[in-house]
Amino acid sequence: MFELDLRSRKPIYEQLVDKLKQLIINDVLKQDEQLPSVRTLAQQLSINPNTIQKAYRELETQGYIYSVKGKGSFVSQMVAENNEQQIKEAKEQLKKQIAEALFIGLTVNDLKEILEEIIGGEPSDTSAKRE
Amino acid sequence: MFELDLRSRKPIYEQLVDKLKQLIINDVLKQDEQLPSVRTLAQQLSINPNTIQKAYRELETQGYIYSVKGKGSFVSQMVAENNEQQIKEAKEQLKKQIAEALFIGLTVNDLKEILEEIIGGEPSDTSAKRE
DNA sequence: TAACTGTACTAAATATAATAATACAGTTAA
DNA sequence: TTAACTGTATTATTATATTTAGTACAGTTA
Repeated sequence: MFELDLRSRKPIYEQLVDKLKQLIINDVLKQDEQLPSVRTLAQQLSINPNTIQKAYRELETQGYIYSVKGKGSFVSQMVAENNEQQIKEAKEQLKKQIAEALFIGLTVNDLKEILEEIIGGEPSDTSAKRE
Repeated sequence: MFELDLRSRKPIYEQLVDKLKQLIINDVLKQDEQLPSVRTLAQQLSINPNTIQKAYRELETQGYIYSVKGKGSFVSQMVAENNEQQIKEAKEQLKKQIAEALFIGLTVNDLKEILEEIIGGEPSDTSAKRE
């Protein structure tokens, strides 16, 4: 499914969270699609099931997946209405990140290109609203 | 100077690195300005000097400050030419971050506003080049 | 010289991450 | 109903990372 860097200073469960997020965001894992069970994935990645569980719990907390005892864990649909706080934080973090990027040498053009690149692949929701 | 969250899961030295970076990026700490000594800052923040040292060493590695034995630690000027790898990584991370932001509910308009807001405050370097 | 600076090092304490083993409850299909 | 799956919880143990503590040394400055 993907690979982990066991020697990274970044904890395994965090790597898992990040990678699974990416798969969900990029629609590789579709809405309501079932994730591998904690035991299966643990075996595939040669790590402990508890570590998978920790990652799944975090993803559930952040609203990316939902789990049903006895059935499995599934990709949930993101509901923007629930996430005012998350959105606020994401904005703040993005500002910092962009400022840092400019500082280390990215040009405004670089930024515009990145934005174009991403928006090009997105359904144009310029008119989208959050109340 | 700033505050730390000693109860955060994020290590203190990482918090220090992030906060000092922000101060440098936002020009609160000017070029060649002297940072507080490791002992002074440690006392101010009620933490161990070694922790400050670790943060300073990291900032030096990343090119944000330079240290001179016997004199002190100072804000360095960022030289984009040295940072091709950093720039590449920053771009990648920015892409992921933006994709995630859109996923959790930010609109393209939100992004454009953020960009405008930051570019507004920046010296317009749209024409800047890296060879 | 005295009082600063950064830097290095070892040791100990603390916190976090990861593993291991087990157990229990809900689901599903044979 | 049973067997084999699911998620979830718990406890204990090990490993790793972080932080503190104490000390030392070399360069700078007034």
